[in-house]
Amino acid sequence: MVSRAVTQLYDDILRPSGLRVTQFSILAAIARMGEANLRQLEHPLAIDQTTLTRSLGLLERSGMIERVPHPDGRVKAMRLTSRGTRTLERARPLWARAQEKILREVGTTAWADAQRRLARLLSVAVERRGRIGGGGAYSPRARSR
Amino acid sequence: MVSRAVTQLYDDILRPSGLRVTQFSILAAIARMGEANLRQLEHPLAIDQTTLTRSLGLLERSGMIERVPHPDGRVKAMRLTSRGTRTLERARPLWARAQEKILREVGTTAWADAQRRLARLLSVAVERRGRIGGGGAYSPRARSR
DNA sequence: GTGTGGTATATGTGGATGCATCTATTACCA
DNA sequence: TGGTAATAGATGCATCCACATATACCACAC
Repeated sequence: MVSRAVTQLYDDILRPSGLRVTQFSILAAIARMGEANLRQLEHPLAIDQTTLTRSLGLLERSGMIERVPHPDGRVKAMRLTSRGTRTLERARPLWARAQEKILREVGTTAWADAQRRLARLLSVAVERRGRIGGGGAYSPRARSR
Repeated sequence: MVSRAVTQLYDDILRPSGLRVTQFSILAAIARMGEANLRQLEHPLAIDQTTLTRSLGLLERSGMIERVPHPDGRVKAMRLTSRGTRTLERARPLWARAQEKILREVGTTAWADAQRRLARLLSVAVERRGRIGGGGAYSPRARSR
């Protein structure tokens, strides 16, 4: 419930920029890294690779990012276009406003604290899955092939 | 990012029950209320009415809930079937396990605190939109009709 | 009875999400 | 050098999500 509400608050405030919060975070991550491929984005953003494939496709079609040639033919490295950079910079203050709104409501220290702890939780959660071959009783998958 | 991770943790743990966390929360809400229609679920769950329409349709098709006759022909009142009740009860301990995992990681008081504050944020966020006719500089919509 | 406005829900559209699985390409080793 | 394993992405599918808008139904005035 909270996750829906918070996501929506971000999307709502970002609307004038034309970006969804997901797209914003992808653009920001690529900008930070200079250029990036799917694998590099998957963990820091905690977005599934298959979702990234489509989101990057979307951003590419809308001219925000472009492909960078890469020696390894499998790798799809992307970087911002000038249009993407402009859009991102226009969106940053909006994002900051949403952030500020949440901080005001939740309290700065509580937020920082929660963020730190949740980051840890996230790493636990991600490890639980991942290629480590799932543990324990459930682990539904087994890859026939 | 956190929202994706937490949602997924819940979904992951709930998987054996066949319910997504959204479906679980809808079933639990209906169970709590005895029976409910879309409007009654929209605010407490912070799920958009259009999403609820389809989610309820899904739960209905899978035999978890059933329609209750209602004098007002517009109202789609729903209640749990016995199958829905069984499924929900089987899912509860799983949900509790996810909850406990998060609590352990985030800390009980911090969690309660965050929850209370985020609930307030949520009400603020919802009011901002809602039929109140949006305030402030943006308010992109205007409903032509 | 009929029009009118309001309320409850449904539908069209487009993106976001993740699982299972597939394809393409590279790496590695006999 | 040939074959196989490993890796990077892409695709099919089902759900979730919300905005804009349409439809169904009700109540009330006339």
